[in-house]
Amino acid sequence: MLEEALNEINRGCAEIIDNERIEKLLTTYFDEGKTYTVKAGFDPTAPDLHLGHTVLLQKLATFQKYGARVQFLIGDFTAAIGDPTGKSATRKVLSKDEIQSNIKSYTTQAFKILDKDKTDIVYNKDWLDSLGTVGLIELSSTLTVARMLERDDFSKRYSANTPIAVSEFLYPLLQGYDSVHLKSDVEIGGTDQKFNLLMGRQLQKVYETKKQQAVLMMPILEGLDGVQKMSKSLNNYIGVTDEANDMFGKILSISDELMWRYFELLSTKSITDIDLLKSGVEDGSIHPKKVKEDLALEITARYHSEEEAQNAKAEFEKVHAKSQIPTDIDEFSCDGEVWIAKALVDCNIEPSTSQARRDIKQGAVKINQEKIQDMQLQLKAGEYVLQVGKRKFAKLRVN
RNA sequence: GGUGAGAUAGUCAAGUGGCCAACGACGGCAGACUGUAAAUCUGCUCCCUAUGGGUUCAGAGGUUCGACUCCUCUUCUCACCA
Repeated sequence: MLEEALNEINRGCAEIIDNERIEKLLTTYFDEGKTYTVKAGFDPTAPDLHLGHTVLLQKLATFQKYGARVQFLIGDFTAAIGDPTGKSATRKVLSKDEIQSNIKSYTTQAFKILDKDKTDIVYNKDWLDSLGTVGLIELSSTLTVARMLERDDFSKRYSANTPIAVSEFLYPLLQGYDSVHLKSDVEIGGTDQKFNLLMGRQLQKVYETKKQQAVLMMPILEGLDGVQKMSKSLNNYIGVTDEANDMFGKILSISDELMWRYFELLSTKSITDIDLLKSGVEDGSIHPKKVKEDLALEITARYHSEEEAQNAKAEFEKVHAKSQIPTDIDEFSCDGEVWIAKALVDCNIEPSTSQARRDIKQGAVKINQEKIQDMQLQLKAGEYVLQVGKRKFAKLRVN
């Protein structure tokens, strides 16, 4: 039992610091039924979860299975500073209401994966607000600038002459202080969080919490492009609230190479099963597309239902293999004759009439499955199915 | 506080008075080929019913027939010195 638990927890991890601590925690849980705490921090600025986040959540769920209480930390205080990613030096400040509604949708999504009864939602504003200037200075005196600059993205930005705000130094410190306050036993996060996660250990030592948290890092899930991490701002994500059709389609559009990565981090299939598939593809006995479809089915079913996943698959076949028109497409209507370019913009499948013209010129625009060339075309009364490229559809009724 | 350098489209980055809606790279979109994969090839990539017009090169003024390019001020960044 203990061994099984340890294997499950180790599965897919990028790095574990202080694995002995985890072993001890699990041992006492199995021997004495004593629970322990696992902390994970979440940023309330992005209310929509995508599959990248679920890598962490699934790991937390595993911990819950083996006696952990999850400290689901909402970084409502630290969000105001912004984690130094270098991308968004200035963050827009969210209003209380925005944060509240973000958190709400965040947690409802998270509880699709996590056990609600074994989760404590905590807000770091609750203790960081009262830290005060003195506390903050005390906190910041525990670390040197040189040490701070060891953090990879700081040193990169520093040598690349991109600005670093002093406030950004505070982010890791405050995140670490969260661990001091919560007396966390384990903290998990992405590999990109390594510095911040270790800060928790460091500060727990300085503040003499007696015990230092174990740190478990999950790899960052690549987005659809297979290169950059999955994120909403890069628009390469699969959201857990995505429609079944979208979800299925997006998974099928990833590269074969990336598919294995998704298997490793998102599938519930065992490692041996995955290896079997892999060798099957290598010796040509299994078509890679079939394997990818199975992955897409599994994931789509998890966030929707088996039935919806099957429907999505059928729909996909229909649209792409047989190049028919999808079942559900957005409908629009307008009065009088419409110029085709304008119509495409109005139906939200082209950003501007200039772009629409270019696409028409290139033969990317179809009306009722027929390619069109005439960019002066006027649509008379009737119903049309407009299409741009392979995946943008709209139905337009001209009155 | 002082001195110097810099700010150009989604990103990086050329352009130092007209040939500039602005080289190039990446990204993105589309076409061909496919398995809506990868790789490859091709075209496009500010807006506008367009062989034309409009608005752009941090912001505000100015010089000039004409400014991304020159001058002044402002904002922001970086480096060195303190």
